[in-house]
Amino acid sequence: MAHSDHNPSAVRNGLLAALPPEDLARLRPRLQPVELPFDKTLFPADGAVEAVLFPESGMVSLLATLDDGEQVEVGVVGREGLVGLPLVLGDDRSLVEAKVQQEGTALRIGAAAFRDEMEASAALRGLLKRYALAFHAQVTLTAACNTRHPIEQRLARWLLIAHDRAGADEFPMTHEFLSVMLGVRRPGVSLAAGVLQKAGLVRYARGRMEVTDRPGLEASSCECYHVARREFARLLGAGAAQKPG
Amino acid sequence: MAHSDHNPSAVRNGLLAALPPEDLARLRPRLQPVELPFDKTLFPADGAVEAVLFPESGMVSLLATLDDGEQVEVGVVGREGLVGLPLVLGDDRSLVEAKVQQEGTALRIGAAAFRDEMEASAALRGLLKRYALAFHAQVTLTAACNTRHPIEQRLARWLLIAHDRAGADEFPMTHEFLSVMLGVRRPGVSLAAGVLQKAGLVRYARGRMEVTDRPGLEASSCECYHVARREFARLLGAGAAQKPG
DNA sequence: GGCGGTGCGTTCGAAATCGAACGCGAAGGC
DNA sequence: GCCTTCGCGTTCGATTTCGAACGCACCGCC
Repeated sequence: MAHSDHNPSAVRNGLLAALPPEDLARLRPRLQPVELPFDKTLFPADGAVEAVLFPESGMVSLLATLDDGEQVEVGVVGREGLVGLPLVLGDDRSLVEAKVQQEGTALRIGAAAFRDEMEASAALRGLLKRYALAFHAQVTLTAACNTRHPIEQRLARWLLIAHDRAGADEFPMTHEFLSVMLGVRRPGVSLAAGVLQKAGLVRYARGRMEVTDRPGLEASSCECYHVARREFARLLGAGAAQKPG
Repeated sequence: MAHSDHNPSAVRNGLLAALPPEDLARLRPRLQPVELPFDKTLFPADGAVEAVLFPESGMVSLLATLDDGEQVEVGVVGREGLVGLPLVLGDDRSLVEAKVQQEGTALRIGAAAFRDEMEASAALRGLLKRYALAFHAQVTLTAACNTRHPIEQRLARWLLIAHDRAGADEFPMTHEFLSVMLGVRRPGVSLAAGVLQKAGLVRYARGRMEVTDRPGLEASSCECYHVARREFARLLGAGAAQKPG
């Protein structure tokens, strides 16, 4: 990614980068660059999905809303994927909310145009079906992980995921956000984060998190992180699998 | 379903029933009836998926295996769906294990033949993409549900799901199995099940569970059951959505 | 330079769940 | 009819997590 920063026309989204040149060339004119401002809701829970977004940077969370109004993170999308999976699978509504957790940019294509492109390109269809499967695997692992793994391991996992998306060792991340992502109380995060910090794996202050020992953090995480990453690599190729978490 | 029992040629699988007659007619000769014996592993975790199964009765669990070897239920398939989602999305391996939890029968089609049929039928492709989305929603809800809901509500939810698949008020179901499905200890199930029994909602003994107050059980369940069911109905139509849970 | 909001450390009692064990009774095999 | 196995009730202490609260330090704002 380092050299692509100097070339504004380079493809920074992993899925787009995995497309054959001719398919990408056809798709490209219909993609519009958009900002992903922090905390923006891209589409609400139970709402319409009007476009597909291919993030080039930043991080988007998918949040399920429960009966009591509480939200739980069920998946994450960065530049390895896309936001708007229902459109890939022939629907135009989403059960979950999509919300920007790290600011960034994305390439946007409206629902109708996207449908056209899906019909026109077998490569696009094949790629996005595999992405749907990889994302499904991520959610599946999250379901198991949330059930069986203690807070500290899950925290390490999400920090790795966020670290991958951030493109830097330091990135904005409050305990409050992490508590929603993990589906636990905020003090639970503070406790677990304190352990990781004392172990020298991370450092944090006032909404900024810094990963200081990535290998150590990986060792502290449950295997769910690595399994999901391996699955992405298998399905989308080593090239497309840009640290999916 | 009552009258179709008398007609062996009737379509009892919800997905197949939702196909246009001509698409079903083409698919049908390639479907072979198979048994789903209790406890059989249809495909192992991390193993190859050699066929798609359309259950006509019974219940199949999808289980994620964690690092410690423990398994957690992440999804369920009955006659409303299919087993072998990776083949629908262009892959031939599965991260999760598929295991029969209630015996039954299914219609089977090999991977290669299934691929042919997918290419030949736009209706089949559209239907199964929507099923993939509905199943994805089920797993998503399970992830949130496992994180935030207490055992008793989750137990009620799984009993409703099992009740739907069983086609009878009484069906085989041990606490041991339920503990795996919920990802909790077995005594936790015994405790929660005892509460439901004392409340007059269920009755059980030696591996047989009987639902005695379905509306009461629905009231005791978290909303995840109803949300998933609604999502199935929305995506697959009221006809196809045969009590998906 | 005061002031309010935010992010975080910390505490506490209560509740849920764990993890392991023991016993009992019914079902099924011999 | 005996015996093993299985399914379940139950107990116990330990651990985790909850849920709510308080206080403090830092930042941005005026």
